[in-house]
Amino acid sequence: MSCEFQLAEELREQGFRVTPQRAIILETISHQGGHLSVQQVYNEARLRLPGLNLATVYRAVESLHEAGLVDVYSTGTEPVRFSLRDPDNVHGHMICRCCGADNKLEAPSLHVIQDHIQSSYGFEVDTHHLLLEGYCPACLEKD
Amino acid sequence: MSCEFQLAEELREQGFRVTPQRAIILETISHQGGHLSVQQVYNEARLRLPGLNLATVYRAVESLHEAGLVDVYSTGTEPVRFSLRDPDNVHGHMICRCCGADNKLEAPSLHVIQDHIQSSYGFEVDTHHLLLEGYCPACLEKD
DNA sequence: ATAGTAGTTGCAAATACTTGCAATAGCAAG
DNA sequence: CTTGCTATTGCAAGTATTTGCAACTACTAT
Repeated sequence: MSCEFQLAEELREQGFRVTPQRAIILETISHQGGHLSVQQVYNEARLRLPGLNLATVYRAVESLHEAGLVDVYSTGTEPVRFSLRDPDNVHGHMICRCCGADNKLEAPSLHVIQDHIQSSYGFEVDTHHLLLEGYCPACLEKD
Repeated sequence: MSCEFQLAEELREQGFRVTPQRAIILETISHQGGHLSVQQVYNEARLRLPGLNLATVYRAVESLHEAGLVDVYSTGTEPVRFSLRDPDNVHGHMICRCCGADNKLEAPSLHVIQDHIQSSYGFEVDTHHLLLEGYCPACLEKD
């Protein structure tokens, strides 16, 4: 049973249909690794499925995101990027508004935030998509 | 000395030029209040400055944001919205991924997060633009 | 007051993304 | 295996936002 098969099964269990488009998009994201843009996935996946439409990639990514298979993140200034969700490497991002640096936010910190918000408001923060903006140590020093 | 004059002065002190476009856009945001879209500001401001271009509104909002006069927030699914920064009402947003509800995140919680991140990473979270995504109590109950 | 130098603007074109709709095709039930 | 319901797709058009560039103008320093 391949890794892709498991992913497809997971998708089906979440109530989504497993179409060739979604399967190939999922495999592409899985094989490429890292944070991909819609265009990158589109270019790559279209080699194997020539009729593939860009709108389909956008919708597929949204579905995969809803199914919890893919993490999406957007800094607001750049095109949206996303990656296969890796349960062993949950992390957030701290983006410096000054230099644009993207620092990794480790899981323990995510849980501090999640726990605090949970106990204060009963709201469950999704730790798979946390993005904080502000100023990195280097830029703070430069002032 | 009017309120708008002070805002313009603040803009200049931040190293930005005070152009008629920026002044009118700032006044418009200030008078309208609430969370405005680029289109709303464009429509309103153009009444007073007919040649105004939409791209200029986008760039002006970005400048006003950099100058710390305007807060911007974007849920990723809707067009960007923004408002005049109000130092007496600093707050964040908790967006429910299920029902879309936008719950207010109070200042004390913002500081808990800011302090934690500051002491762990030396990164200074900008509390004026915090947006958390997750699931609200009502949707958690529905499961 | 005047001139010089960037920062800004308007325009038009490019990019990024979304949506409506008819045709297609997964999947569940028989 | 066949049928039917409905989610999903491709297409085309629409909306949202960004960018390059030449003309313009707010501010700085004379």
